Amino acid sequence: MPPSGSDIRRQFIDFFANRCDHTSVPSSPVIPHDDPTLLFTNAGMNQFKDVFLAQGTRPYNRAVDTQKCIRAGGKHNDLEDVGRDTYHHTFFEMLGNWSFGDYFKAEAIEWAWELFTEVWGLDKSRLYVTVFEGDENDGLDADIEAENLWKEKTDIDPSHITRWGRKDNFWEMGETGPCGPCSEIHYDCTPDKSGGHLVNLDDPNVIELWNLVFIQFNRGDDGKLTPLPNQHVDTGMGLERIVRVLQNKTSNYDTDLWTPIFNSIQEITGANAYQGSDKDPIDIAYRVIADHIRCLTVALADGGRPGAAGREFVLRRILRRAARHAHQTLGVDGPMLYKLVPSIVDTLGDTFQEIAKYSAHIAEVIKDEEESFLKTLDRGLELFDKAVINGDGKTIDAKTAFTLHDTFGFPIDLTEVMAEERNLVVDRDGYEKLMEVARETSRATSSTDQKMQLPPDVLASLQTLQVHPTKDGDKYLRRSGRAQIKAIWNGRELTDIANDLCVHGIILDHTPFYADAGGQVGDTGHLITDHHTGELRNGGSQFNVLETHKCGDYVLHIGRVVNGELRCDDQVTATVHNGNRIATEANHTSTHLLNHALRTILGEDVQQKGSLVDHDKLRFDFSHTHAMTDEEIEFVQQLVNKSINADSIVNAQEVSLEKATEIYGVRAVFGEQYPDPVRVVSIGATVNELLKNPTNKDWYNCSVEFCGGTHLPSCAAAGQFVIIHEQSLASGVRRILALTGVAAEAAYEAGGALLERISKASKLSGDALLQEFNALSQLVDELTLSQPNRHAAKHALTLLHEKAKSARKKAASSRKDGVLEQAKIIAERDEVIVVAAIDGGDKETLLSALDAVRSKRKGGAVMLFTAHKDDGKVTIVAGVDKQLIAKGLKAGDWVREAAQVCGGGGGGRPDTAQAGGKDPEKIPDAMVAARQFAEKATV
RNA sequence: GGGGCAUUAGCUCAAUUGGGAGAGCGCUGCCUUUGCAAGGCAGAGGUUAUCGGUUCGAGCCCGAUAUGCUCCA
Repeated sequence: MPPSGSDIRRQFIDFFANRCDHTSVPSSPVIPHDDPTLLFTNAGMNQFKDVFLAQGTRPYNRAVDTQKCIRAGGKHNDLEDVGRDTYHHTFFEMLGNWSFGDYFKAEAIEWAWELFTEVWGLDKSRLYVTVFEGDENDGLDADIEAENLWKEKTDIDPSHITRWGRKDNFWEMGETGPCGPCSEIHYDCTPDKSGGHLVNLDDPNVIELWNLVFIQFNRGDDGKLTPLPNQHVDTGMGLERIVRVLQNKTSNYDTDLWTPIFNSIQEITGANAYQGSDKDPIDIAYRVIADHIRCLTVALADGGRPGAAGREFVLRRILRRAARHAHQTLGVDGPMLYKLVPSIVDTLGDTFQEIAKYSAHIAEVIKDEEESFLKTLDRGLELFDKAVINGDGKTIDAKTAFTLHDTFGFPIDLTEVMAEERNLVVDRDGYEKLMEVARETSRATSSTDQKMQLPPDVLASLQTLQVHPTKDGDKYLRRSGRAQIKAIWNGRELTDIANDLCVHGIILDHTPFYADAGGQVGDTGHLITDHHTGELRNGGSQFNVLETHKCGDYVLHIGRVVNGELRCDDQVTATVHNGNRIATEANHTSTHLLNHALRTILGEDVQQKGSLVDHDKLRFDFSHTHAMTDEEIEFVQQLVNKSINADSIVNAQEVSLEKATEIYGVRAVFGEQYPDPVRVVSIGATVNELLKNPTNKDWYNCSVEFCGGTHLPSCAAAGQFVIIHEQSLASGVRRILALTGVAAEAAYEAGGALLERISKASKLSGDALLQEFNALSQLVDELTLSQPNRHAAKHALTLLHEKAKSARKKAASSRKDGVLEQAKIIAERDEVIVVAAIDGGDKETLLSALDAVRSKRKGGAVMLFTAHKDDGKVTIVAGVDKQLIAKGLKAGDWVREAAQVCGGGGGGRPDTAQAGGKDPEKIPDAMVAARQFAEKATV
């Protein structure tokens, strides 16, 4: 009975902890929270990087661990190899023992050999060792020291020691920094032990098991190596590989680290059992799915999530690759990957308890993401298949690849994998060109605003002209103030005077205007000069400010002169449009309340993704995986309105970034760079209160944000808050549109009134009901209502619809009865060619009447007319039996002939045709013409 | 902010150059069967997302809107 994967992991750690006096330390998370340069933790040394850089220390100098690693999407990317071979993984465990300035080569080599040969009893004749051969450019000799230690300290066959160059046996952390030679132990799995010559050749049968890195140099900025005062040991052994060897398998996937996952896949999908073939699509799917779900589960447990950019996008791609295999290769209909999470908990949950702890959340996130991709997957696959059939047999065209990406969310690498399965390649160049075009148009059209901007050279000349940055501290305080004009920009150049109707930008020495920033629009208002200009008698010159933007450190007041003229150095009174400003502040303050309420109702996954605040609405984008229910929206509205009704105080203060970040529950936009000191806006407690005890968990109940915008002094002025829309913006991102103040009240009242009217309408019947239903259906779409109200109204309307439908049906069926009654009488006529008019028919009933007549008058030709009273139109239908068609009377021709008389046209098949006209008075003439035409044709 | 795609019965989807909106599953009733599984027969169920335009005639063509999905910025 070979040891299990868990046994092997434990034996490794126990060996170093007990036999060699190492401290056993936990794995760091795979999502590196403090290293933005790194996509995922991809090596055991990541968590000790600071020690090697001499920037940090640990309370121990020998450590042993198993590190969770993900290699996908970054510099080390094994994603492309997963599935097609038997030993690459996106997620794997790296077993390692570490010396921080403690033991060095001798102990590392001796212990490695002891563990391999004595504890685990590996066959010595299968073990090969590599050492560094030296490098002239770096002035380094071969690592004779390590080579000799292997010979002295172990009983390895000396012919199994080989020397290799920098690529294989010299380890560097980056361009500069700690580095050193390494020594690797390889294992020959070939049945006849013939693999010695395959070392380092990427052969699946001769694999590297353990890398011992001896960090002894530092590479400086000049590229030169200097010996380190403290020498370190960093070793890494892939758990999956050593388990494969110790369990005597030919593939990592045949070990007990994987078989439970495979069993689970088989159970859930009902697919054929895993056979271990390299090429079989089903076996590839098993490996891809098992690998990817393992990776995702681990990443999600450490706080990762699928998304649109960076490491989040890598996780999304991994999930979509797996989902596509599950759906296409294994034929599973609904989401299924999430059902595999328990099998990951079974295999890894004991070692990494965060996986077990968060398994429910992980499964939910995976299921959501699967469901959203499944919505486009089928149609994307269909498009792909078409491209294969219509293609040239060698490539997938760029347009298809682009559409798959743009419309159906197939990452390009997924399309490439699918192409490769069919021995095709994707026209990647063409795809990139299309992407570039899309990006260009997106960029070009997104700035159609043509905001007036100061070009860099103008900003520079302003500085040389000694125009100081605009002081805008007053924007929070007063809404008007005295100022001096320092510069005037006419869109092309700096001038001294603004006196025409062109749009100008005015720079003042200081200003109460708020410039567009942080999602809050810039102020509007006016500037009025002190002096009388020219022949104007009443007051000073006036300049209306339509927008306010910040350019560099200058605040640009953009607008037009409406009276007189403005000159540089003029003294002006700058007045902000109070109504707009207050309405905007109400919306901004409500945005903070909304942000906070969303977190309270929906949970921690709500992160702000964008925000727009102007005087008539507020818009808030946030991460959330599903649509909010009406109930959730109601709760959020209630919470916000509660703060408004309580008239909570809004307080703002600048605080050092370090202190501000300590406040419990503070909301900051992820990835945003904040200034230091940062402005903290809090609602429900003053900033001073927060700072007295920043870690108090009560602050979670207050809205606390980093924000440079302007706000109400207290909440009551917002009046009321109503959410009018909640919709999807992008995958995993929702958008809320909301109103405050008068607009919110109007929406609220309109909702109540509409619902009442609908409930009254349910008492109506017949035509009145139909009419009211139509009016109400239109109203629901036209009115500005809160989203829950709109939904409630729509729901009530569908119930009303049921009633209206039966009324309409009754009318229709009685009309139809009347028409058929007439048809019966017409059918009694003893004619071969029947031409008749019917009252009160429409196209449907006329066709039924036609059938009725024809069934009685077999072998004949029938044409029926009806006039519509309401719109003054004519409908004609005609049917001709086979015998007469053979004689040359085709229904299509016939009916067209008749319709032309009534001012219309028509057509159809030889046996049945429809036509229409606009001239009911001509029906008698048309009937005559039709009869003549038919008689002539059938002679 | 700018694109792309989708929307037809409760569900999954069809519908030839624009010419009488269908299928499967599900539902209801009846029949067959001792009962079940199942089978047979019949039936109900549609504002083809909404509004407008073109046309004699629109599920289909055009334009807006709504909702959902998706990508770019």
